[in-house]
Amino acid sequence: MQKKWVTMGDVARAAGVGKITVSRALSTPAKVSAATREKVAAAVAELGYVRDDTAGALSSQRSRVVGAIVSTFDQPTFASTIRGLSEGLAQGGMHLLLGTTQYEPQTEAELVATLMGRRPDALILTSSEHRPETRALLTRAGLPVVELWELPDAPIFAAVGFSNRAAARAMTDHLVHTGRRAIAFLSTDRAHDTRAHMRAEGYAEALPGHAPRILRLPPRADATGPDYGSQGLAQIMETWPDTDAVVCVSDALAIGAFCEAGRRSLDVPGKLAITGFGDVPEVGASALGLTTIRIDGHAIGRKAAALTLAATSGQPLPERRIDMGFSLTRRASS
Amino acid sequence: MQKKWVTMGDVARAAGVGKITVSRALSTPAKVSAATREKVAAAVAELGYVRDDTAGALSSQRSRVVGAIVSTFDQPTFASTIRGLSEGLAQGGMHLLLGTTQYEPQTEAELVATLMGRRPDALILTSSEHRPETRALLTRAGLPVVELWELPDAPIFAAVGFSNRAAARAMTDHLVHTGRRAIAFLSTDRAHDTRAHMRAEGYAEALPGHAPRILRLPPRADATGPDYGSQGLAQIMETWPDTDAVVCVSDALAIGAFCEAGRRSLDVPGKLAITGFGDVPEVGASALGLTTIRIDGHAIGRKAAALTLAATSGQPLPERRIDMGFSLTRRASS
DNA sequence: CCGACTCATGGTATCGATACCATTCTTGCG
DNA sequence: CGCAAGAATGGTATCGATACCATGAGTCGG
Repeated sequence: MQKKWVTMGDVARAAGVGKITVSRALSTPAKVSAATREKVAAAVAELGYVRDDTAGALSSQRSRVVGAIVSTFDQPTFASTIRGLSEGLAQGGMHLLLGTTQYEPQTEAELVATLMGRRPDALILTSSEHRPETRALLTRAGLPVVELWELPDAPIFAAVGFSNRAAARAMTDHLVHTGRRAIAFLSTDRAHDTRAHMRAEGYAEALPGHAPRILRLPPRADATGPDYGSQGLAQIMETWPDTDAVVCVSDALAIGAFCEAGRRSLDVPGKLAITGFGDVPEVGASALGLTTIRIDGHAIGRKAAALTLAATSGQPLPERRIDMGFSLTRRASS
Repeated sequence: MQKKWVTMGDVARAAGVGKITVSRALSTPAKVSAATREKVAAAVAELGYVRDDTAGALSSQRSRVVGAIVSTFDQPTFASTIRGLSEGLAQGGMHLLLGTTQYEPQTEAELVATLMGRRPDALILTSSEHRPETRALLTRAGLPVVELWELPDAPIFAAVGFSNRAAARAMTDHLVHTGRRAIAFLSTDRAHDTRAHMRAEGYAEALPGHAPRILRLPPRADATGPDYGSQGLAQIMETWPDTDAVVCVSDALAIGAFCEAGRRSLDVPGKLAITGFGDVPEVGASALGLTTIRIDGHAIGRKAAALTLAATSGQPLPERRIDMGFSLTRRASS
């Protein structure tokens, strides 16, 4: 193989010093005299040298890489979490290695395995349901693992999120208190979307004594959030014609439901209240006047990054379950 | 340092073979007899072994990592591009290392340098404006570099995108042909957002002989897309009261403008047409009836992944500038 | 003036894998 | 039966950095 990259040895020769001195000049400049520091800097600039951090990771046993596994990119809220993570980790000199599971535990298991192959210093998971073999792999490695967007009772290592159950419950309570009598819940039906399941439970808890009206639509490859919302509302009004409120599991579904209500000339909020979940500014929830649960995805990402940096630098963590809360934003749709 | 990870040597000992045989059993199973293959598999399972791919990268000089640098996560369309990339690369056994520049060339330069430190097999950039030192670093390394979302005349290596200029021009033409006389253009004012600049140029080209009405709002830390849209429309109607159409540089701005129009009781599309750019289903442009330019961000990501896989496996590329096109979706707002 | 100490620097082993070459053992064919 | 070809396996050097220990020069206090 022909020589492709400039190495530390090349720089050392050009600067007339030992390569270990080059290493120090780059990592811990304080330990090197000003004169050599400058010689090294000149050689680096002249040769266009970029240190090979993977080799450094091998010998120092610290990769400065964090693996992140998210369920999906389709919910735009996750994008802001990734952004927060990426920003926060960059400040600590760490990089983000990314993968998506599409809510498949099998995919998650494979991704965890391939990401571990890169020897990350920590892992971030947006899910708290894991296969036994995944858990085994994670605990065996002894890595800091931060679970996001949920608050499991016993996190593997730490968790940053909020109670999906409490949030859905709060939303349903709000509808009950504003006089709604026949409240339905609309969701996509992914077996391993625990966040959606917790929200459905929160909804049901707020309606003791009532028969819950839960519609779960099977996922289709060609459908996007709003498609499920439209189709779902149609199906709900057919099954339970007296429904006067629909709690949607996400803003995307609520947006679709909103459109369908328009097509059916159902007055919102007069005849029907519609609520969402997420509230990312860029997504038109506010423009449409959608009542929704606001989650600060960016803050979750930043907090997770801070936790990760603390854990990898050996600091003790004050807390393992960090509740970032949620807030109910009431707008015109309820 | 205490021993943390199981190594290939441990597996070899447990299986009673040489470690090179373990390597072959995992990478090229065909070169190993069925009996040893099973012994190795058993040892791997028993010890919970995960191969260290960074060490492998060091000796094979192929990291199977692709670095991606995006301008921002705030435009949800980028999220779908990242999704396409991540999916496509995963199929080729490659991983995605991510960073964001926030439209700062300085940040881009730093990110390119730190990402190169991880010795990626390729780089993906969502921008085609680069600092001279960044270009030098990139060409010196001889890496495949794929630029996304634009179509520069001379890509560093390859580009997958569409003509922002042609798209904005098509939108403006549409407005002219539907009888609009006083068309304004609304954008945020980021010096290095070349996509926005190209769109402004396309807009101006479609109005020969007219004085273009371009409003650029300075970016603020606390503002999101819709905020600029609202504020921008207010300012436009004040500066040019007879404006009867606004071409917004993104859907997020259009959504904000839409709200502001409602607050001012400006009839859309009667008195004022509003158009956007992007059209991600989850964002609700369709629900609001927004006329917009549809870009298939996911397809751009997939295509870029395919190109990257081809380039890293040494295949010749049939094309270096791939135009993924755009389509104008007319809805109620124009 | 000398021992103890700090500061700057270098040498060598090591991290965990793969590349390359060598070796052994089969197998087929003249 | 003998030899060449090929399959399976192993040994050793190597990738490019850092860790650890050693060394030599200069400084300070007794």
